[in-house]
Amino acid sequence: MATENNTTEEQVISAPNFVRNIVAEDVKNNKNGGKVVTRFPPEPNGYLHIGHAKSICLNFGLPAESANGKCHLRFDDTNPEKEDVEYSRAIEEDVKWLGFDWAEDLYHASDYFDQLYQYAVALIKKGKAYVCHLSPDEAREYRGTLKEPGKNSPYRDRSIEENMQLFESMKNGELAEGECVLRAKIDMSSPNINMRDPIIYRIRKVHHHRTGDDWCIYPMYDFTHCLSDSIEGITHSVCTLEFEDHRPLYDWVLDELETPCHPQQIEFARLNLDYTIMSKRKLLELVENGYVNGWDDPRMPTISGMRRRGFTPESIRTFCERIGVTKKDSVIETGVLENCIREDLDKKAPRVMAVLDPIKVVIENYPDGQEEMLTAKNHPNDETLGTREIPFCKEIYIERGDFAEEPPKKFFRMKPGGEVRLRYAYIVKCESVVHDEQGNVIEIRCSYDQETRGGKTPDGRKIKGTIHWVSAKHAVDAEVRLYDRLFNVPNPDAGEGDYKGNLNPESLEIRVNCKVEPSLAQIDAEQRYQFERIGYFCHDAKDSDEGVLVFNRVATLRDSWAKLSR
RNA sequence: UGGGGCGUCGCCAAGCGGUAAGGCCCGGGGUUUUGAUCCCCGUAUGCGUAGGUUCGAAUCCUGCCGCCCCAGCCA
Repeated sequence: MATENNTTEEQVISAPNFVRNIVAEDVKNNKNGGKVVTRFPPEPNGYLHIGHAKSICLNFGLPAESANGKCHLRFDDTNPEKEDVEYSRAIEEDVKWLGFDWAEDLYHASDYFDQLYQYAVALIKKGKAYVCHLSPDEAREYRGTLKEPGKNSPYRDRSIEENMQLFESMKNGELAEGECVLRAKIDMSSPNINMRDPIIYRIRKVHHHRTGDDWCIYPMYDFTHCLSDSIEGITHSVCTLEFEDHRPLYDWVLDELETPCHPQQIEFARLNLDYTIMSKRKLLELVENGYVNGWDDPRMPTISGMRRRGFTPESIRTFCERIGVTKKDSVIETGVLENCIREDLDKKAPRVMAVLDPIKVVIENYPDGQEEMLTAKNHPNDETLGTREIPFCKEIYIERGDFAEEPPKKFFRMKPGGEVRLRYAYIVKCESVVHDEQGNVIEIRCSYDQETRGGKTPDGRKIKGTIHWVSAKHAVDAEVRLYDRLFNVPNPDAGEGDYKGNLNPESLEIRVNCKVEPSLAQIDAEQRYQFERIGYFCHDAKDSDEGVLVFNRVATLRDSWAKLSR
């Protein structure tokens, strides 16, 4: 029997990738009792971007595909100087919006500060950690270089008792910030710099957004992350490539200490998108210096920016699935992302008519004062979206670009003496053109064919062009924001010079005199539409107000005419 | 001779010894009241490169070349 799943269930195509393969193999071998526990570990020091979305989809997707799995959301909040609850709030919102659920499993590395301290003490007692009084400059010298081994710190052989005492003093705030640190005792001549007695605790007499003033020493990432993973029973700790060099340290800490479990760290290549940047630091700079209007500026590659721009969670998930997961550095073309949102919105977005650059058309033989309602489909291929009535009268607006006094070859929009179909309305013929003193077209005069109501041609005549329009009398004013790429070079970080020099000055174009059909006068916040023949647009709830309608362009429609006429 | 990674179509990416999937882009055609969508068709004798092993190699071995990451008391 045919199952209804065939028609109702969305096909989630999960292509194999090396991380999935590892996890699947582990489940098959009943490693970790067949459990799959991952975590998404953001530092609350900025907003999430599309690169994080890749990690989120991977980390939440892996356990979702297994019978016995879950993904934790864990804030990696070990550096209070840069972190803030505002970021935590935004991160939670973004993860949820993307469609993922950590259920009960929301944690903070700071939840483990006590345990982490105890682990550090255990390391000292084992003779595997020591308090080092080298200054930052000295420490750098002792560390050696990429090619030369480092030298042992003169404090390396302090007694366990002395280290215990000193570490205690550090914790009690008796020592000054920067005066000393706690280091793991590993190997100063290791070819892997991360193993040259890495710092695991530093003194920072600053307020932590969660633990307040409880601590004046804070653990470093390498010490914190592996232990947090272990404490939470993580089975697969998936991170990006730059941590590959840290894996020996991740494993060292867990091997030296008695911990609940030893998760497997797996590294994958982070996402790069052309014509944008993915560095949190730089994104923060754009926000702080006003190059963009906040983290949720629709031009930003942030989740909140993309949400405001009008991207759907589904389209972002599709994108993350489509680009794959490998260890190869790559740069994805923005076109792939655009295609994902077009695909999704083509299916879902109701169609509507809007004129972004209006020019008036007067239909001379249409009776003065007459009005009529015409029926328009809300979706050309999906009847379930229904129809709506749109008003028509003697004066309408059409797109300035849909008229050409001197039409190029194959131009089948409105031109002098030519016929064109007004979508869902009538076939009209351009009779004359009105100019101003400068010769600009300020009005177009047409005649209409009464027999073609609804755009039909009872005589079977073929009309190549169909253009959109809005009744001048009934039109609603709107502001429409057209976005282009934030940077005008594929890799803004490449080459000499500051990346900000590559900012695209035309990334935002505001159209204030747009005319949209009256059905848009009352709509839901953040509703997405297709403006027929133009593109996909999203209502901007933040800047719209009583009497002010603002739309953001999500993406244009494909335009083979533009391509042809180039 | 510092260490760690990576190199399959313009951009991604499957493949893991049996004779190069797929997506995006691109080109051609069809349907269409969106020059949209949709639907066909086309696009690597080739897998960084040079050798070797094998009946057979993108897949195994060796050398070479190229690219990325690491010297924060950041994550």
